[in-house]
Amino acid sequence: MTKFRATAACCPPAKEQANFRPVEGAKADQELARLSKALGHPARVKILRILVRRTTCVCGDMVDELSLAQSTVSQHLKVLKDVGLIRGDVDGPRSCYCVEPRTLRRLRALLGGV
Amino acid sequence: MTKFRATAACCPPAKEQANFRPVEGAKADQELARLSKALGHPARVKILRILVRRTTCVCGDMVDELSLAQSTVSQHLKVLKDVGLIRGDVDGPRSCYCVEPRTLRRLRALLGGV
DNA sequence: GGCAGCAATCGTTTAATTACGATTTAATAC
DNA sequence: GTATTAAATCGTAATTAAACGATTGCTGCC
Repeated sequence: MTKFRATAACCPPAKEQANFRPVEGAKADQELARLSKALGHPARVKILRILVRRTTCVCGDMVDELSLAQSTVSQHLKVLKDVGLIRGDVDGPRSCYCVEPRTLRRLRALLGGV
Repeated sequence: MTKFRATAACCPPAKEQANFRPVEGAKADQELARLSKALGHPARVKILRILVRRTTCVCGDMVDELSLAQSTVSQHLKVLKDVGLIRGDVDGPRSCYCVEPRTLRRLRALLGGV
């Protein structure tokens, strides 16, 4: 069972700001491919979905939700984090993750620009 | 240079029809992951973009646009075709590809449902 | 200080992707 | 018929991804 409780909400609301980067061209292709690839695994889709659903940040009890080893989940989290789709803050002894809504929006915009 | 000309437009306009499959749940995760993965390479993003841009179908002269070997391009086309993002009709000696707008819309819907 | 819990990292194995050249298949042109 | 062109498929090498168990690194409790 969990022994350490979350002490504070991580993930302060990101400042809204428009994104003016282009949605087509070689750079955009790279970017869209990179983001898509990160979503290219059902476990990572599920992780993202879980994080979007809760306003408060969820910690690594995602291991319970996904039936995967802890190290594997950690690896998937890293993939999502590396492309900026999620953010992770250390909150005491646990790690606390949350979506990065701006990146998700960016992905939608890029897909819209195809 | 090209010797064989396209004789007819392939890709008849697909019949519009709403898609009522769910945008969340395990099945949707699989589906979104599958489609995202197919888009997870810049060459395939570019292919899709090229096909979306032209109303008339383009054939394998994509080999010229992408700087990749013919066999590699053919492989990428297959990946996109396998997930239903594009369609390929044989048109005389050449192959003619086009987007499958329904699948693209489905991808956008799935991403919207995250 | 030492102990316990959570999560990242390491090391390894297996599987899938990517890329290419070479070959095969299919269709037109002569 | 044969030659030519387009594109798929085959075979292969190199890279990357996915999964796990084991280890390490922190943090907070006693």
